[in-house]
Amino acid sequence: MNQERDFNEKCYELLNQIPKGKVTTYKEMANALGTKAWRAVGTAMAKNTNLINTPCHRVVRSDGTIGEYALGTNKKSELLRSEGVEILNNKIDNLDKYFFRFDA
DNA sequence: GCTGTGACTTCGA
DNA sequence: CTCGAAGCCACAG
Repeated sequence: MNQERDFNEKCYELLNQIPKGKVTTYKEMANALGTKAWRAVGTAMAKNTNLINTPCHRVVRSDGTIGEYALGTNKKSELLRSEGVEILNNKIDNLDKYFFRFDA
């Protein structure tokens, strides 16, 4: 049963690569993981085993919307805003500007 | 813009 | 242990 943890760990690693003031999308993460399960990524984060070690609030939807958050969408937007990301109506103002790509 | 379907994992019974 | 349902989504109709 290490595979399930492996999946989550990969997600955590990706999140760790994201600097402050930057955000990424679930699709990009899944792509980096080599899968199409954006849902699984979110689900794994939602069930959350490492919320403290995993800033899932830096992950947003492809549309630039914040999406949902275990602690609340408003909390997520608040956190992102606190990092320097401008949030408009629970949406990233300039996603392309704050979007972080997994170069490696 | 909303609804339905697709893909993958985790949780519950 | 196996089956079924849900989930922080994305894409197409």
